[in-house]
Amino acid sequence: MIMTEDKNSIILKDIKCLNLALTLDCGQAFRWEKQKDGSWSGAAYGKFLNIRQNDAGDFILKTTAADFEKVWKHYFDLNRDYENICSKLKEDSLVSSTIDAYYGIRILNQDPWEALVSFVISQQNNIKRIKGIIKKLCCTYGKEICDGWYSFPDAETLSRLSVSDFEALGTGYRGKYLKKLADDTVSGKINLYEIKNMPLEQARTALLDIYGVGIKVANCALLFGFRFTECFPVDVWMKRVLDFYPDGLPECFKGYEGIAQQYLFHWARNNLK
DNA sequence: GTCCAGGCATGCA
DNA sequence: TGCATGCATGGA
Repeated sequence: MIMTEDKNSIILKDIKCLNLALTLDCGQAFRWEKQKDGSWSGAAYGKFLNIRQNDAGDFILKTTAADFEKVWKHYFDLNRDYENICSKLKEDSLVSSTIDAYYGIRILNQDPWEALVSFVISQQNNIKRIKGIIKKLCCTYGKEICDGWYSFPDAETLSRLSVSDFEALGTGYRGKYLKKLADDTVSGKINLYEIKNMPLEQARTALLDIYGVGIKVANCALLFGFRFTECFPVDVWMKRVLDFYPDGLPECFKGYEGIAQQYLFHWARNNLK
């Protein structure tokens, strides 16, 4: 990766394995929107970003070098060797063909709080609705960080809402989960910073202890918000995929089950049922 | 009208 | 430990 600064933007050359549409719109993050010019706009960690890829394959990020170093380099996990990981995963024939078809999916490093709240909302829900609910949540209770773009509201802010305030966003029966999650985070009963520093099994146990968080939501939060790439969330789509692995997951997934999972998830949504 | 979606809590055996 | 059931909402 080579980073150069331009006026109001930075340019990244020589980035391997990053397809913006596949990565930003594959159901791991819910706040990215494709713009009319083909670029993508979104927000994370309280910062707005617009990103696009030019004809030469370089990425143009409308941000400062400081914010790139502080937020986006880690968010896009640019120090991880995805080429190497993908070639290992391709020892499995199904994943091999899905990586060929959808090369460039990365697992983003999202903020733990945002990931956890988002995946509590996601349960028994579809991606289009999830995005709508989260957009409304941010626009109503986030801070404006750039015209029309809002931060993801913090626990303090959300703890001031009532269950019916959450329900008014369209969260349905998940409103009571969100209310308690926000309250318990503010009180310190839930400490995501501590969980982030725990080993996997301990972190998973802590998440499963949260009202409204089961194994699927816990694994999504761990994979997308807590950097545990070995987590393998199984939802209704992945249950269909598992029929192709009657003997369990292949050895070549080891350590990167979550990355294999995201390719298979995308494949399943496009090809099964 | 029915079925479904990045499921979970609850009750019961 | 495992299984059945109810749950909000909106699009297909």
